Amino acid sequence: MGVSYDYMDYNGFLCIKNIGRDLIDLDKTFECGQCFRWEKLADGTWIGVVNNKIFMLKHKDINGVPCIITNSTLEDWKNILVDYLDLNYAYNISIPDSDKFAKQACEIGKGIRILKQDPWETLISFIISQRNNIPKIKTTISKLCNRFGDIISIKVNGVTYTKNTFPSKQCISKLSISDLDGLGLGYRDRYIIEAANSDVDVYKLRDSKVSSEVALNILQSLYGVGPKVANCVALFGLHKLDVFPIDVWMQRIIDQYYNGDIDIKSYGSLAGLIQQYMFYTIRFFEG
DNA sequence: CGCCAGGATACCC
DNA sequence: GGGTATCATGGC
Repeated sequence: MGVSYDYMDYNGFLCIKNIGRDLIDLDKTFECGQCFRWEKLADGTWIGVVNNKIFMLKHKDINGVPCIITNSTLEDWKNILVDYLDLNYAYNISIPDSDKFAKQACEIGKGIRILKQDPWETLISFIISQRNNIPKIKTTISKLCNRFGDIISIKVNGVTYTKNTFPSKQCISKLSISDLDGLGLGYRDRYIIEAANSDVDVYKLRDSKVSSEVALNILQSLYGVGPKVANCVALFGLHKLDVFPIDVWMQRIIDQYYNGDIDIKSYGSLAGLIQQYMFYTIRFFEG
């Protein structure tokens, strides 16, 4: 069940060997709509913040062997990134042959990993996402981090890269609504303030191992968090892979390919992954 | 310019 | 229970 990796040095960087795009496709994983803060540099390197540290990841074929090059130490790769990228195991999906759209989506979306994102960042990010488009969501979250997050930087090959951490719950709990003016949050500003002052602790919720149903109910007790946002937080922040967020794009799929009635239970414990394959398919291949 | 966006809420019947 | 007006903002 467990996946092991081989390593080597590549010009002073950690190189993970034999890790191809079928297992993890960085472009699909970071562009599929589950996260909003990873950035692709001109040379194809992805740069992002995990556990308040800056990490860089890049696909590179070396002598025909698919590899990933990273600035991470081996220790951080094993302790942080493997978990964050959900690389401890391979996804084992079974779709009925009759479900042609889902089977096609699994092929198109192959390589997407469901990230184990920070639950608090995920909650606020998807509160912001409601009734917004993806470019706007990214801009707004970036402004929020730039105003209230801590500045962190790394130096790689003589070049300094600077990012901001995502502002913590404690940080935002000290703010008032007017402190959020100018970020483009619109009516969602008070939802964020309320969440920061709520007793709901999404970290404890993640670690408590409660059922998805219970987690969804607790998340929806937050003001401004309805079924869709709760499902996204559960999937991307609590790693509840059986939930199935339905937004306007997924509803179009359901109406167009499933006559308005989809059998989510037929997708089993990886329904959320299949949902993400479908979302990626309609947003980036047919949309 | 108008339409739409990874929706939720309050209020109606 | 189900249907709908309203909610800010900006990308396109």
